[in-house]
Amino acid sequence: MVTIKEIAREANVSPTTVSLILNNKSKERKISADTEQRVLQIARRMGYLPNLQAVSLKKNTSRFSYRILILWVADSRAQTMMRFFQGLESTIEEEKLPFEVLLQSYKGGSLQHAMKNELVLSCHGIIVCNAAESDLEFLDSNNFQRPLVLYNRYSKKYPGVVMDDRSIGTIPAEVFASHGKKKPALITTLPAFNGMNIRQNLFAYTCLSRGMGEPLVYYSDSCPKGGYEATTRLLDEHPETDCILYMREDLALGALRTFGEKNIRFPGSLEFITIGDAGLPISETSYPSLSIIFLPLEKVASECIRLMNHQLHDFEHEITSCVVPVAYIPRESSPG
Amino acid sequence: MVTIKEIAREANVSPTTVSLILNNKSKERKISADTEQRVLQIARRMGYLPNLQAVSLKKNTSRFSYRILILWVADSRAQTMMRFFQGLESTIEEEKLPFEVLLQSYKGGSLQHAMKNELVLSCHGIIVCNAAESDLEFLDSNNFQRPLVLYNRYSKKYPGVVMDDRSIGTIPAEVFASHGKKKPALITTLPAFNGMNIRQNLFAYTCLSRGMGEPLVYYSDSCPKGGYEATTRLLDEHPETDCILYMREDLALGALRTFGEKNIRFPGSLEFITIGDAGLPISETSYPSLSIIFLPLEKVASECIRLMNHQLHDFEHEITSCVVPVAYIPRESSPG
DNA sequence: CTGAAAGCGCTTACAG
DNA sequence: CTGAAAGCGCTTACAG
Repeated sequence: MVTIKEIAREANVSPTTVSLILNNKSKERKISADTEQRVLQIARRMGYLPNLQAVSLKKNTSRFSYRILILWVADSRAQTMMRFFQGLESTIEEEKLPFEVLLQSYKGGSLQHAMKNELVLSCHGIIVCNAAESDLEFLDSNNFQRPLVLYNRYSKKYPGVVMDDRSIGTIPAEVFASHGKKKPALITTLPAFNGMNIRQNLFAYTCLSRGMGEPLVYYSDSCPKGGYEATTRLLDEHPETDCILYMREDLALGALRTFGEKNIRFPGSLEFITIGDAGLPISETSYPSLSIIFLPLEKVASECIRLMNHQLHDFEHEITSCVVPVAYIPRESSPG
Repeated sequence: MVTIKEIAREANVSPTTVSLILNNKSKERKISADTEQRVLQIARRMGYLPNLQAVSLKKNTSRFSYRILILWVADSRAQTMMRFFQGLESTIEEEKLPFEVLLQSYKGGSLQHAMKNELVLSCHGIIVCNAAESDLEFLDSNNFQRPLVLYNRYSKKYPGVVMDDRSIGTIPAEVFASHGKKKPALITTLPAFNGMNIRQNLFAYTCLSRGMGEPLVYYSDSCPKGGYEATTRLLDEHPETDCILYMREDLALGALRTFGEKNIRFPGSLEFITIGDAGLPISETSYPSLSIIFLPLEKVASECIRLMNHQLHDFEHEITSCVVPVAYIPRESSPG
C-alpha cells in the first residue's frame, strides 16, 4: 500500500504538501496548480488510498464510534433480519448512540469460521443472531475479548434478548380452545433452536390441558412450498382437523394454496394461527388474512443494543437475559 | 475516553505493562499477578475501551480492508435489500475482496442528511441504493472524495448498475399479445425513479404497437393492501380487462385477495404478470403462482462490487453504467 | 518482572 | 508557496 510519504518522495515535495493536496486544500493553502496536478497524477498512478485508521486517529474522530459486529445466519428470512436491523438503527439514532454496525453473515452451525480472531478484535462488541445449538456450544466454550450479546437465544454465559417462547406456544392453544376446537395440528420445521421446542411443548401441553386432543405434528421444509405440501398431506390424512398452528409465517402463506385448491373458505369450520416470525406485510391482506402471534423484533433489536451499551460501559453488570413479550393479532384465519 | 497512558499513570506502571496485561499477555511476559489484577481493576473502573484505529494502525492490519458504505432507503422492501446484501457478500467472499460493508439507511429524498462528510470520509467507497430523483441531483451537484457507485440508477457522473428497464416494460406486453389479449391494464405506484417511467412507457408502447388497447393505469400505495384496492377498483370499473401488469410484486400478491373475493380463477380469461422486484418465495407457491419478470439483484450487487473495486484501483476507468439483463418466468397467473 | 523508545500513516499549527 | 516537527493511541523489539 502506498503512503503519503512515498508520493512525497516521488513528487519531490513534503508529505505536508501531499496531504494538503489530497485533502482538497490546495486553494486555501495556495499550492501552485503545477504542484497540485503533478502530485494528483502521481497519487493516481501509484494507486493511493488513504489509511483511514491513521486519518481518524490523527483527527481524533471516530473515537466516539463503536464498531458493533452483527453476525447473522445467511439464510435467515429477509423480512426478519431487516426488521431487526431497522430496530437497531432506529434505537441507535433515537438514543444518539455512537455505534456503527458491521454485517457479517455466517452459515448456521459454522459460527466459528465467521468469528475469526482478527475480525472479532477489530470490533468493540458483537451481536450473534440465530445461533444454532452447536454455535452456542462454541460460544460457551470460548472467551472473546469483546462483549457479546445473543439475539433470541438463552445462555448462562452471555446476556441475550429472547421472546417469550412460553406465551408463543400457549396463546394459540388458548384461542383455539376458546373457539371450541378439538382436533389441533401443528405444522413446523425441524427445531433449529431450543425455543422452538418450548413453543411446541407448551402448545401441546395447553391443548391437552384445555380438553383438546394431542396435536398432530407435521414437519415441513422451511419455505412456502413446504407449508403447502405439509398442509395438503395433513388434510388428506386427517380431514377432521379443525385448527392448525404454523410455526413460521411462510408455511402459513404456502398453506393458502392448499386451501385454495381444496376450496376451503374462511371463516369456516377450520381455522389457523401462525407465529408471525417475519411480520410480512402480505399476511394482513392475504385471503384469508393471517392471525399471528406478533414477534416484536424491533423491540428485541432495541434491547440488544441497550444490553451492548451496558456491557461496553458498565463492567459490573450481571449476565441476564431480557424477555420481550409477544402479542396476538387475530385476523380472518381465526376470527373472533 | 480513557487511554492506556492514563491507566498507566493511575496504576503507577508503564504503558507497556498496561498494554501487555490488556492483551492477555501477562503470563507469557511474566507480569506479577498482583500488578495484573490492579491494572485490570483500574481499567475496568475507568471504563477503558481500546482505540481500534490505533491498534490496527500499529499492527498494520486492516490495511487490507476497505470500508464500503452502503446507503439504502429505510423502507426498501426487505427481501430486495437482503438479496442485494447477500449478492455483495457472496461476491466479496468468492473473489476474496478485502471489503467490509457498513450499513446506513436514509430516508428517500434525504440522502444529504445521511451522507455527513465525516461518515463519507471514514469510508473508502460508497454505494447508494434506490436514490430518489432529488437524491440524484444532490449527488450530481456535489463532489465526494470517495468513489461512488449507484445501484439501479443512471447518472452521467457516477458509474452505476441498472437493470434493463426497456425489456422489463416490453416483455409483459409481448407475452400478453402472444396470448391474444386486448384490454391491458397497469397497476403501479407513483414513479419513484426514472426507470419506472421507462418501464411504463415501453409497456404502453408495446401494447399499442402489438394491436392491443392503450393500458389503463391505476395507481396504488406501495403495499399489498394498495394492490388489492387498486385491483378491486380496476375490475369494478373495467370488468373487460383481460391482462394486468403489476409494477411491484407486493401489489400482485395483494391482488390475490381481489381474485379470491371475486372468485376469479386461473387459468381463465384474465391473466397477469408482475415485475419480480422482491423475488419473494411465496410468489412461487401462491394460488395462483405469479408469473414474474425476474430481476437479478444478486448479479446487480455483484457488479456494484466489481465497479467499486475498479474505481478503487484503477483511476483511469471510464464512468459507465452496466446493464444487467432480466428474465421472464411464466407461472400460473399467465400460463403458456 | 518492568520500562524507554521507536514508529504505524496521517494532519495541522507554526515558521519561513 | 512549502516544509519540519509534533503527536493521535497503541504495540513490540530491545534492554535491563
